[in-house]
Amino acid sequence: MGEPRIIELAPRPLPKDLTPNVFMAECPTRRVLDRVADKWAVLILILLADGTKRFNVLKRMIGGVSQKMLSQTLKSLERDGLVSRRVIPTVPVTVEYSITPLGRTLHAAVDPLRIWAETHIAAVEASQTRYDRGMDQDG
Amino acid sequence: MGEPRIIELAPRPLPKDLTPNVFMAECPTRRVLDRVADKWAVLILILLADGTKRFNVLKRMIGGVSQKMLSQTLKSLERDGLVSRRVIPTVPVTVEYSITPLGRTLHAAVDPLRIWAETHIAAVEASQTRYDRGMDQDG
DNA sequence: TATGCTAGTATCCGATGGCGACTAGATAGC
DNA sequence: GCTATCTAGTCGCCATCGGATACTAGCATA
Repeated sequence: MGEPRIIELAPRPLPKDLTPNVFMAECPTRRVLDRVADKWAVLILILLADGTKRFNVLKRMIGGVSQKMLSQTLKSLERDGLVSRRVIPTVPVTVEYSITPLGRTLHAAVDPLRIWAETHIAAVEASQTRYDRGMDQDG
Repeated sequence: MGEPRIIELAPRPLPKDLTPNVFMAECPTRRVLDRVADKWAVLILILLADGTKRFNVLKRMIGGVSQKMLSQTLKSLERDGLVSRRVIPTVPVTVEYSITPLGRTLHAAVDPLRIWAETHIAAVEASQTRYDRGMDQDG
């Protein structure tokens, strides 16, 4: 095996106003898509868009989420500026999570997904049944 | 440990027109959301919405996708009725993937996500920098 | 004969996610 | 006083998931 030759395909530097492109593995928008394309993040965002909520309230509202994933997801949503966290010094201490204005713009983009899932579920399930039948018998 | 008593909480059968609810762990829409909230599925859907493409073309267009994930994701998208697969008996055999009408409705719901990622990337990165600085020093 | 093309599958291994136990500080009950 | 409980998490263990690499099959080319 000879050493693979790295061939420079871009003779000129990239244009200054280079548009973000999710299809490039290294593009920052890919990381954003990664974050957005996350079940728990989507559900949290939808719930918080409806109003500020405490940790355990979210936990109870989101069926099947683990504490680890909830706290992890909230932390990265906060880091991304989509959710804000407010500690209230009661006893025991309570923590309130709210959606930020930026988060609200994302919610607007994400909510159609929930709508889609809820409206097209029947079509998807029908297709799955058809597909699985075709696997056993001859298609 | 006494046997846990299962208490029937629904004395009457659930209403017929029970609305799907993504927040219930067992709701079929949750599985759909799970599928949709997938980086690769989103990218494939966006590419196929622009026109039919072969396996290796998709592979080349989607930076960083492995063959395993590409074939796996295409298979489940096909099962869900979102993309269709056509084998063309050339030599070597080629396989064409196209978006279905159902897939096109999902694409309409998913594309805003890409738009959002591409327009708000700067705000997200700024927030991340702010957050990470706040972790080192005192917030 | 060896290599490349096509569209995958098989296998190994590190990363990710889920589960349950555990933390802290104050309060309620025995 | 001692234990249980509430809050919002963290920690460790383990199963599954995702990625990298190697391999398949049939034909064309060097």
